Amino acid sequence: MDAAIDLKQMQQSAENASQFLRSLANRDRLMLLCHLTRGEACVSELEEQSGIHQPSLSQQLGVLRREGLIEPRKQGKRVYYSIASDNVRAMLVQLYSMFCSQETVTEDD
Amino acid sequence: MDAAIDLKQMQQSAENASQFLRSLANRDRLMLLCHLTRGEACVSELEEQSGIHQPSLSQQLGVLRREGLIEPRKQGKRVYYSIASDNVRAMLVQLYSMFCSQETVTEDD
DNA sequence: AACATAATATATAAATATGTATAACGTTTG
DNA sequence: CAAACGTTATACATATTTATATATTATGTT
Repeated sequence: MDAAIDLKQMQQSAENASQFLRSLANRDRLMLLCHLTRGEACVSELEEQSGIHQPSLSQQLGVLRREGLIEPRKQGKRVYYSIASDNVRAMLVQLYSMFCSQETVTEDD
Repeated sequence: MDAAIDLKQMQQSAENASQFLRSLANRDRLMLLCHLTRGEACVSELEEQSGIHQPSLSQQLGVLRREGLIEPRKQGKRVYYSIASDNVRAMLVQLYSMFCSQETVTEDD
């Protein structure tokens, strides 16, 4: 039954990986994470940089927070978010090289 | 307007990246890709290995094909699929190291 | 303490996208 | 033509996204 056990384990790993990918697989969340690679930022800063409306922003941050991709640090009225793991950072580096390097750029205005 | 152009470009890159991630962000598709890292395979082989019903399988393969992650090669009645780009391979390697290495394994039966 | 304001979070509902099962449809080969 | 291998269409269920409204928490003022 080794093969069956392996299959189960593979399925579990694939399930975990796909959940991680789903948390990343959104334009706005990617942009937020991208901003956060430069260091922590509070919600209102992120709102200004990204142009996302505050409630939507808070919801996307909530997704990333619950999935453990970012971490909050509360200071007074403000909440500062930062990237929570090297896995996330590694993935962002990978994506950057695939989609944000010169070869990939398409000008159209 | 440099910042605005950059924002637009960032949004476009993020959109592309998120679309790529969405194609990956599914347990079954990940497992199929994982099998394909060992070399090309035809649909019925994939069906056997994955336990996914054939029409569902064909639809998932369709997603991967249309997004350019895999490539078909027809031979007689059979269609052999293979991984289409190094980007995909790189991403799978990354995911493997995150979710399929020893540290990540959790036994429970 | 009572109230106002600022920063962020949550709830809800409508719109859209994704997943999945079943049935029907093409192709290739014998 | 029939059998084998895949694909596409349809219908339905579920998940994700997005907007609007409302709640929470901290701070400042009187």
